Amino acid sequence: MPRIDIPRKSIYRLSIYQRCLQRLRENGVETVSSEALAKAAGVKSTQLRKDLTYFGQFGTRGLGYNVEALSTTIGEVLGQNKLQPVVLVGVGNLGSALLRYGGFRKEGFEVVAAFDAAPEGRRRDGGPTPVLAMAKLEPFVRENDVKMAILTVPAPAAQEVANALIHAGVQAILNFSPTIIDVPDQVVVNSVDLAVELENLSYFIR
Amino acid sequence: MPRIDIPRKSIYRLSIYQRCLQRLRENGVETVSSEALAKAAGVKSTQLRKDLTYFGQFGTRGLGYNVEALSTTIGEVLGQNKLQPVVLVGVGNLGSALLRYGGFRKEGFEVVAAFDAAPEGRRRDGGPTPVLAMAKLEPFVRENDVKMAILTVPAPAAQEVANALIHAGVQAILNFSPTIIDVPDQVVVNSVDLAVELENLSYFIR
DNA sequence: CTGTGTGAAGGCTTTCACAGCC
DNA sequence: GGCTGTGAAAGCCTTCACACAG
Repeated sequence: MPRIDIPRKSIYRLSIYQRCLQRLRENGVETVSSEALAKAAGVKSTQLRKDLTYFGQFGTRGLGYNVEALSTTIGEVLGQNKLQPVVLVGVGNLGSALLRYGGFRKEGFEVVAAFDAAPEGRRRDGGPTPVLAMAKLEPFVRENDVKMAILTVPAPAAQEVANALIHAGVQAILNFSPTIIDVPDQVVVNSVDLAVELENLSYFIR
Repeated sequence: MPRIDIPRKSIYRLSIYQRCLQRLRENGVETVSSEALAKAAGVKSTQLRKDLTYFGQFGTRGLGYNVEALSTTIGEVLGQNKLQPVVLVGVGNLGSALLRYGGFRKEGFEVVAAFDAAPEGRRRDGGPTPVLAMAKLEPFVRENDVKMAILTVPAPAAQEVANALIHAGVQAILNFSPTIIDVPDQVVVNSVDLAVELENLSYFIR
């Protein structure tokens, strides 16, 4: 499967299709047209079909897509089929909220450990995920072959922590710190910056 | 100032430039070249210059940009110059973390009130922001002329709450609920979907 | 006749190349 | 000489139009 040449935006949309398919499946729907699925996902039907053709042909002409089969295929493409271990670094407000949230597991992710500069002070919320000292970060990632990390540390610490994560073998980082982090080409970073999102919205209110 | 025709991505980048400029300002830097600022923001210098020309000419050839002046201009473009009131709906894990976070104010936003279906049960964390019952949402938004909202309710409630917000006059929504919400054309929605971000990353780890 | 798959066209964004100003 | 501003070119993504399968 060609991991390059497929628009990044298509990959994003696959996740959205996947969520819609899961909902359809829960409702016992067996078949869906590109028109209907696209509407649920908030895109045009031609775009949905184009996105899918990057990975093969899954539909039946005149009928539509089999919900179960398409969902399975997308899951394979996205690598959802085995539980993916994730570490979270930075157990402040946002970090602890994400730990408590726990809704990742349904999507194929498990936060196996969290790390913080003051690990003892953070245990209070009594969640099941262990909160460990930063010194244990690199060995833990290495020993457990963790490939993904969620970064919720303050901006000044972000680059340093990212370096440590990458050094230990992490290949993908979801960055909530309000700063740009520099990474080697083979590492992927998605950034979610709350302030940027709000500012962007504020531009659009006249 | 033409509010249309300017790429949405440029607007996003303006926010990022703004953050870099603020940091420069704190460090007492007075002048910055497009090259240097672009590097800090993680983009190419030509793109930075192109982005800025959508709004006018701010640089001095041979010298660069005045940090203070450029920051002020971008602030005006983004509408940051007066404190923007925001409401938050859904005081669960994520919602209460965002309430406690409070770092918006520096960027020109103030969460003036939060709303939840079970407001009494949510007050525990003792933050300064009042948590009110859902019934008070529409009157509050109307009376305080609130234009922006942060949505952190469970997916099944998202559309209904969005409708109420829009009905009361909200023009921009930052949506953290894992679902697509339908809104009229004149309303802007930015969605942040944690699971989608993680899934997208997981595609890229081979 | 319904609905998918897809080459081609169109539109949008980024990058280039260089003119222009300090 | 250094660095910005910008039309033109390139690249990327979306949309169209329609062939084709059930």
